[in-house]
Amino acid sequence: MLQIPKDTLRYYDRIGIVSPSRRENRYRKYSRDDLIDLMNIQIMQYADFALDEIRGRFSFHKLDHIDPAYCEEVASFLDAKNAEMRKKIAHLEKVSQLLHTAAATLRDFNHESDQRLTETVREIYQSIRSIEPKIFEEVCNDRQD
Amino acid sequence: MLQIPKDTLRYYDRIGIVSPSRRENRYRKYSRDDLIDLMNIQIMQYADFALDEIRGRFSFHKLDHIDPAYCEEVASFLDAKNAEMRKKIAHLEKVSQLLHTAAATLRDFNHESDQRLTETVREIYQSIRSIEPKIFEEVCNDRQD
DNA sequence: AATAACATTGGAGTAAGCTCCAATGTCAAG
DNA sequence: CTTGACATTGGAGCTTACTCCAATGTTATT
Repeated sequence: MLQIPKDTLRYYDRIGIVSPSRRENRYRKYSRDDLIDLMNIQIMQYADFALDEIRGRFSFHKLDHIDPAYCEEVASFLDAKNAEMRKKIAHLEKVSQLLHTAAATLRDFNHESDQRLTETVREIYQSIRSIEPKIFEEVCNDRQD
Repeated sequence: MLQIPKDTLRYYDRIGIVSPSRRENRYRKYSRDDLIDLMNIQIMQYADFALDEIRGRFSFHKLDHIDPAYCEEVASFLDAKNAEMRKKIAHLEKVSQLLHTAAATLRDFNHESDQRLTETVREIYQSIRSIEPKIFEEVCNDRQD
């Protein structure tokens, strides 16, 4: 139904991420709530969440009668994850820019486009890892070694 | 210098991604160009490129005297990757929205916020995998099984 | 009752990207 | 010339998220 392979569903059951109930014959029976969990998992995976992070935290339907403390805990986790995602999105924007500039440079090489490329790379690199600009200069200028 | 572990550098050499020259004693000697390659690799990895995709394609410094056909090929590859990235960024934007809505819902549960959450999930899910809306309705409404 | 087409399980294998280890080589300092 | 701190290599091991397999159980159909 959700186009998730059987083996993957069994795997999820094994590692305790989605554990459907069983019929008398021990066949797995997926409830509506299980399906919703699986959809949430697909979404979270697309957003680069590890299964381990997802485990147990996205079964919202289980939060009918709620422990507010636990809710706040999960909410904080979501906030943290969101901050992380905003950061990642900003980086990917820059990388997208880089790909654009790089393609343009490849198609029409000249000093200007090359300059722009170098500048974009420098920017991205410094934002990925807060590196001392010194090192970048070194790498870009040292001809020896 | 770039904070890449030794073993990782050796691994890259092994799989032919960055192959530094050697001194007479067979010790690896990383040139400025090698460092630039490594920086490009770090950037591309952050953008979810596989090492296999990166291999050979980002050694721009080797493109001094250029085969225009090869340039165009690489440029097309970059364009394709960029299109893919734009798509991914759009998705991540939606997921970020979802996280925000989910956190809000957890903190202050009411019909309105729950409604918004369901709507956001539906949107994302349908854009991740072009699924027939029918299935979503089924999952959301069927109370049995 | 026999067969096909499903399900179950434990356990092994895969791919990517490292990460670690043991055996050995190189080299500078004491 | 020995010691220690590096380097080299091949090869094994790790993690994540599956993916496949063989042996066996269940169910529906002929």
